[in-house]
Amino acid sequence: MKALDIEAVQAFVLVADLNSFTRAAEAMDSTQSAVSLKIKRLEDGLGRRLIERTPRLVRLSADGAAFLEAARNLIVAHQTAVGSFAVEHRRLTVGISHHIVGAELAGLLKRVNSTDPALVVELHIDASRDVLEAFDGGTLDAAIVLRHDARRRDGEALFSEHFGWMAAPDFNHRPGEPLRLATQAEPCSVRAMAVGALDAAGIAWTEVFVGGGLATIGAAVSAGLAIAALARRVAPPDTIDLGPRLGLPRLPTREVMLHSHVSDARARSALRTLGAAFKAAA
Amino acid sequence: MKALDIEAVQAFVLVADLNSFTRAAEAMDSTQSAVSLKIKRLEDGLGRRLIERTPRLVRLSADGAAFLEAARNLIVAHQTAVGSFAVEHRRLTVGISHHIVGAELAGLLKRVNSTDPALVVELHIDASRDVLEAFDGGTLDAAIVLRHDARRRDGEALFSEHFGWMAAPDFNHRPGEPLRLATQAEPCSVRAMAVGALDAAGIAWTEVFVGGGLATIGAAVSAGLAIAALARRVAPPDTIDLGPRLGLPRLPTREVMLHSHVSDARARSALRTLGAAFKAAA
DNA sequence: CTTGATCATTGGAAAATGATATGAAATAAT
DNA sequence: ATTATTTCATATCATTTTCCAATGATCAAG
Repeated sequence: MKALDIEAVQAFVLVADLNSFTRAAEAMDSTQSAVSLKIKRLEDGLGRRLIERTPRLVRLSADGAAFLEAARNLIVAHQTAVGSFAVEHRRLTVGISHHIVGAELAGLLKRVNSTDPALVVELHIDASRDVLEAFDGGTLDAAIVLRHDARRRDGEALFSEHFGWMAAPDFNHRPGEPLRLATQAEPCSVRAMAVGALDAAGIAWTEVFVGGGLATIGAAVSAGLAIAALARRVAPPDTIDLGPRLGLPRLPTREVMLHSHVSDARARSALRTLGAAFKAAA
Repeated sequence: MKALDIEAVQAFVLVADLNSFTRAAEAMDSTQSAVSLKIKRLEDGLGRRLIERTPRLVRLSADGAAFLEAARNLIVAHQTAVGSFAVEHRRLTVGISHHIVGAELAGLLKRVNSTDPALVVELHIDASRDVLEAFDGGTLDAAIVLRHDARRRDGEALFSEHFGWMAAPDFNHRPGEPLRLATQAEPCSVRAMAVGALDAAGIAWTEVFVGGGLATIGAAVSAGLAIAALARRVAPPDTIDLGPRLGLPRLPTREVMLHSHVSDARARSALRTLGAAFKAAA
């Protein structure tokens, strides 16, 4: 009976979570082929197929689902063992722009935590600009924000965020009246983008709701109170993009950037996991 | 941060338990040099010395002791993961001659169990002859007994058992009177060996205690009631070998043999662990 | 002083590993 | 339809890792 390869088990758990070999490879700072081989060897060693996969679909097999819990426990035990000599808990301070944080955040955090239980992740949700300021000021180890300034060269693009004019399906806009808008409080780059687009198109608007975070704006939009420029990914599920129907200007697609000046290998690995998880959720 | 090698961690735990690289190697069906290298790599990876070792002494360092618990947990998690698909619990039925079972048995069993939690070990303690009969009859998967018949070619010698005429230090033998003997019930090869040696030397004897297992004989001997031919390894600590002082015949040294017809790899591994643990305790 | 037991080390052979490039399959876009 | 794209599988080959066998070193016991 051969011993399991911890990295292979880690790869399996990541693939199960991310439903993608490629993402799992990114999270492990490895390559897709390596992950593919590792999983294959793991399966051969166990004599079971753990993951059903085609280029289009990746999902657990029944055996894989049965193995997953033990696999997670093994990874936790491994991380604990590795962390036996960590005198103090490492801390990773990450700022995230509130435009891109949706309901999936809890799951992502849990995932990062299970990858490295000894690492404390401290999250700050704030406006893009404040997050970037704190990052440049050294308060934050990493920042995940919308690309703000095309000239800025640092950072890595995680994925593209698509914005829409999200509103309840029965949102009623009477032509002639100014568009009833829900926005985040200033300073907010998405707000600037939205009103800029409206002004350029010569469309009148009025702010009827200034929210304090995504949840409040989402509630206002869901309730049919207003329309808002939101990332589709994080908009409430009972809203739709009314932009085309109302003849509103197209909102640009913007990239989500990961900035970091993390030196520690473990923190870097956790960041990779977070980034990959974001991508998979997108 | 590199992933730990499960086999290396297993080697570490075994070395910690057996206080010997060589024994640990036997238990893993590996070589001493492989264990030495694995431990070295493990230490390099963790950046700590886990085991203080000289050719004369093997013991945990402070860091090693701190790491041990996490290491054990990791091994258990690993075995659980590996055993995820074991439909039924494997069972290993072992017979052990009661001459060679001392107080250390509980510890040995625990050790075997932690090496493979999914394996049920069923122990039968009985007279050598009965154990061997059951083994030959197929009732037992393995048998650990004193070498009984030099012609028998199967089995592996674990170590040599040294017998002595064990008695309480104040045991009083009046010359002229027959030697007061405590023995196991028939059939018992050690009893046969003892009375055979006495008869050959022309020493009169009488059975004053016929025990049912080592514990009862040990108690009789400890109490000064009688003298008994016992393996030194398992004799009560408050007894000594009175053979030389009383001019009794030397008892032969006999090898402890491990017989098995186990095909299953996991059961075989558990047997190796048990054998190595016996050796280390000897 | 020799012997025996034990752990460390070395040198070369074997095995495992993984990155690159390519293939295959399935879908989406034109 | 055809092309492009995405994604997982695989072949090749170079690198790294691992292990065994032999030897060395150390120390205690006879």
